[in-house]
Amino acid sequence: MYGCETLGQQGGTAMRRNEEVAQLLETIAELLMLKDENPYRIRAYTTAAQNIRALSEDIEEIARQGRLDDIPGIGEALAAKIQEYLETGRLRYYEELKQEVPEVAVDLLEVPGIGPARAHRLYETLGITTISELLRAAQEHRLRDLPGFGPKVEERIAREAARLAQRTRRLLLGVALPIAEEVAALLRRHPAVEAIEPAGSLRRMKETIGDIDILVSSRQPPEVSHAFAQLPIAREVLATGPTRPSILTREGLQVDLRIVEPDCYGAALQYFTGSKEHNIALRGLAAERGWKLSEYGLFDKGGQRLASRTEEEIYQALALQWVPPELRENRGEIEAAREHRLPQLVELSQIRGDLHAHTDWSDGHDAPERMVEAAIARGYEYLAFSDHSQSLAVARGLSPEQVRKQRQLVDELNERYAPFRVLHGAEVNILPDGTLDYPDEVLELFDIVTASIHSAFELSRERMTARVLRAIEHPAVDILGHPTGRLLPSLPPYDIDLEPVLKAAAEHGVAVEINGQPDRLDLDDVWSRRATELGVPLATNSDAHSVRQLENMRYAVATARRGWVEARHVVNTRPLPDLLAWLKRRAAYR
DNA sequence: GCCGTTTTCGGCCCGACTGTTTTCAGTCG
Repeated sequence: MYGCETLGQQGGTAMRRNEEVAQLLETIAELLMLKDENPYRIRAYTTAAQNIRALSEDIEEIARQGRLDDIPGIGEALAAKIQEYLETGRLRYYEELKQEVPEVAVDLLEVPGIGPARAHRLYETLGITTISELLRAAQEHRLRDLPGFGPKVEERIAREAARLAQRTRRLLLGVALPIAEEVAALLRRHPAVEAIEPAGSLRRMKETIGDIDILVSSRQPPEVSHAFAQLPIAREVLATGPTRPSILTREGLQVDLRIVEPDCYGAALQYFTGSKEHNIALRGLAAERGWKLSEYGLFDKGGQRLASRTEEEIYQALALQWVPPELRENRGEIEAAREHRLPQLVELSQIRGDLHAHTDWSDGHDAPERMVEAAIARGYEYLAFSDHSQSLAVARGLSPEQVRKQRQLVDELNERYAPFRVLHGAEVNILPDGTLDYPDEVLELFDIVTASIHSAFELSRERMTARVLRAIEHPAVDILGHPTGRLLPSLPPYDIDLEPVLKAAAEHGVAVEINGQPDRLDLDDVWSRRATELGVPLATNSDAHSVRQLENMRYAVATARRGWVEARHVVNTRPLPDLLAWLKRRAAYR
């Protein structure tokens, strides 16, 4: 949580301001939940926050022009509150709310089984505001006599609160997806399974995943459920019902299966893919026509089923383009689908090469030859070696002498594997002052240079931003690598103002990386979208440190897709001659 | 708190499940 005081001092760019306001509104929504306020009022705050996040315009600019209530979901009252906050850095309504409701108590809402009503009762009657207080109260049986509680609820709360104290964080997409795909592949062979697909945030390719949800279409649910429980991957069976069985995998991850009739598979897939916000908006659209949308289908006023077998039918019946799952976040995709202007999202099959891979010359595990052969096997036309630069000792960064030797090897490999092209590159450290980790005469040897930060993460926002801007301006730099340095799920981005960085990249024709390492995904989806708006070339890269990790490209592409990125935005969708022309154009500065 | 060629007031997404209930509130996805 945060206070308005700190928020007000941050200032910063358009997008950052928008994010600030969105977070403030979301916090207010949580406090209103604790007060057990009218749910629709609460939703008004969360939708307003969402819509502000989806803006590509600076909210301060909108406010200055008095157009705040043009933003969907923002009316007179919210416009006034936002105005007050932007002008004064404070919001009195929020401060009053904090007097009434202890802000720490929002943690209670995280406990499964506790919603607005019970959370409100807990702190109002027992003064409970933290999970540990809750756990103690449950263990001492002080909850069971409260209205709306009972022995069962108390027992569940004790269990969940204890679990929450030592819970595993959200899973990385790159961990969850392979497991879900393994389960799906095993079950797909079963004769009773007609269709099977991961759903939920996994299908939307969110960077982290709460639960693994897999949807099955079958006419014989009990048999599928049984087969699921028998899977060798299952360490423990948590639930065995005919429609919602659940297991714990060897890795200790929970996988929930949902089995539905083939007749409503499309409706169920749409429903279980979410996001919640997308679905709410979609149902609103159905409601405008007097129709109803549920996991069983789209129904007209008389209860007649209009669509349910496939997702396409459902979107079509609502006069929408089918929306790719990665876009289903209610960030403008429904409007775009209505106007038939959804983006042509970049696809993995359009990727012609990987511009960021390490070999065993620095901290990679595999020899250059093996990396090349694997890239060829993936159908690529080119691969850049981008081993670390000299100062990164922990990763055995290459000395200028080694760089020259590696150049010779690259030339040999290019003869041997022609027409495949190895690009001799490097991932060059951006030093704290913004200079690069090789002298210019070494930088000139490379076909392609990616500049990244691997040290001095603690610089102030101003110095960090200036550091990266200086690197972008260096004529040798072709790509800015993992631009925020975040590591999921816990290491936040270093303090950098990305807006001017992206603008400078657009100006200098420097590509910005979408790094596909599952714990990076950096740029993220939101900033990738912003980059396309600013005309920044993007590079989806694996940052592979082994043959196997070339597979990370799929996560880079998935993140790009979530950011509305099209093939034309991505330099490594270009055929080799076009890519070389782009690199040459950069080299002309040198 | 928002929104409107059915409405400026009365709606606001939907269904299942659970446990607390004696007809339904609360939570979840």
